[in-house]
Amino acid sequence: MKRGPQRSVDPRAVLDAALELVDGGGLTMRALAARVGLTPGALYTYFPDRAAIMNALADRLLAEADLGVLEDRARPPHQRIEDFALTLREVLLRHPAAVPVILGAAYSGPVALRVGESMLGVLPDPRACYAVMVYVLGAIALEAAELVDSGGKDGKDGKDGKDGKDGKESKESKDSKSGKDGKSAEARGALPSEAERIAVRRAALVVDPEAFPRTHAAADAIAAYISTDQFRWGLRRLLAGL
Amino acid sequence: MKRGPQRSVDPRAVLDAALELVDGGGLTMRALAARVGLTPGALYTYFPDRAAIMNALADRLLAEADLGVLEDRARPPHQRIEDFALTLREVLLRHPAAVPVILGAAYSGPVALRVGESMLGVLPDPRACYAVMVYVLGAIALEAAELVDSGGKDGKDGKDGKDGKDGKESKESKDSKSGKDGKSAEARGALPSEAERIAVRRAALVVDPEAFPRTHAAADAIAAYISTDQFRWGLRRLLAGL
DNA sequence: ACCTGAACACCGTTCAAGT
DNA sequence: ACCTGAACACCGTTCAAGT
Repeated sequence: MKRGPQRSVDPRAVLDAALELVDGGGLTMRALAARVGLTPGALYTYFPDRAAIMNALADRLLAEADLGVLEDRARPPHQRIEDFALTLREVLLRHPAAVPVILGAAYSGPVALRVGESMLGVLPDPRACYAVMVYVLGAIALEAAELVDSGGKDGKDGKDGKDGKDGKESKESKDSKSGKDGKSAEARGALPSEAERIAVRRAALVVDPEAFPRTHAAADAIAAYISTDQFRWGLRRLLAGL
Repeated sequence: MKRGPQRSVDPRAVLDAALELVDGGGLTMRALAARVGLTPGALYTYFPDRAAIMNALADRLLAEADLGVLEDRARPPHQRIEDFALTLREVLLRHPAAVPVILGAAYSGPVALRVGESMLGVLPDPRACYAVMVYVLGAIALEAAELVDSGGKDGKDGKDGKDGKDGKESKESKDSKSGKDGKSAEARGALPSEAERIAVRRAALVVDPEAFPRTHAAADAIAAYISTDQFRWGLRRLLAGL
């Protein structure tokens, strides 16, 4: 009972490849076509345009978070929210480059509707629901933004420095682009552990103690902004206030 | 005591033009160069790359929010937070297309440092500070995302239709690009009022009452997610929990 | 130092033509 | 219906050459 697929590739395989490319730092119609063995133009038989692919991707990622925990009547309400938020964060932080799209599609997608409906089941006040969504998505977005331009290979943004004083800026680290097969983006693997990322943030956090005394004093806590503990702490505070 | 500017345009004017282009839906090195009367290549004398322009823009916008209210010892602490958050939201929602960049530059910029230092002055616990930042930036990001792809003129996404059946597609509505003055993008003006935007959201919120009973019942409140009242309500709840 | 002109290496999208 | 090949109208960035 196959629904008459006379296409040469499964649409879901296209989405799989697209997600890999997004994770790799650059989704391109041309690269995507090459990945699935098609011509760029043929992709427009599968999706109307690039934005449609991104939206489909956002919905798929949202669907990966376990809605079950949100509806598990065995746990106390606030725990259900917290558990779901933690799994959502985990899923999305595995694909940080896709997070901005999710922010944009937060309301619209079909899965987003289901999540909203479930949340209203545990938090009946819609204002409270939205406050939680704002906190959860805001925290994820902030963390993802940091992951994407520090851990993200060579996407398209400027690298580490911010003024070109050092001198050496071109000619290097630019060779991995010209190939047509585009298989070079698989050295990604596991991103650094939370402890490592906090340590890196701590080391980078050098401020003038005269000009920024409080920031200087709080440097350890600030470095740990991206921690799971901080995420949970803030969420619990918010839930306590609702 | 001019600092020896032998450039033909003020760097701040370049940033002004860049902001206008971002607001208009599409910042392009070529368009920016044309706006300020330069060649694309000449821009690289002012900024190392496009990302640097975006970061400078983010910092400038952050600086527009009134830091004074955050340090006004006359008001109670939570009020200072709330007032600052409201002005920041107002500033950023005037430039929704620039908001994603601000999410990315939230930690790094010099102005961001100052904001953080001031916030620690009123909310001494850094975890509380970050929770507030997460909520405020998250809410702004969610609202901006909706503004940018519903109100955003004709940036680079498909226009109204999505299939080119009408026939007439080239040759027209494309004349405003080749000119060198590029003044065509000033029909922007005032975006719709909050009440109007809520009404539009409410009208678009049609869900199956059987499948999504709670969403259906809460439709009015959901449409008002983007309201200043909702923003303030959630912020107050969070502050209450801290 | 700043700028131009021209190029390089890309993009997303469209479309006649084939099957 | 699906796909190819080729084109169109763009991109950001670099760089020799001029001043």
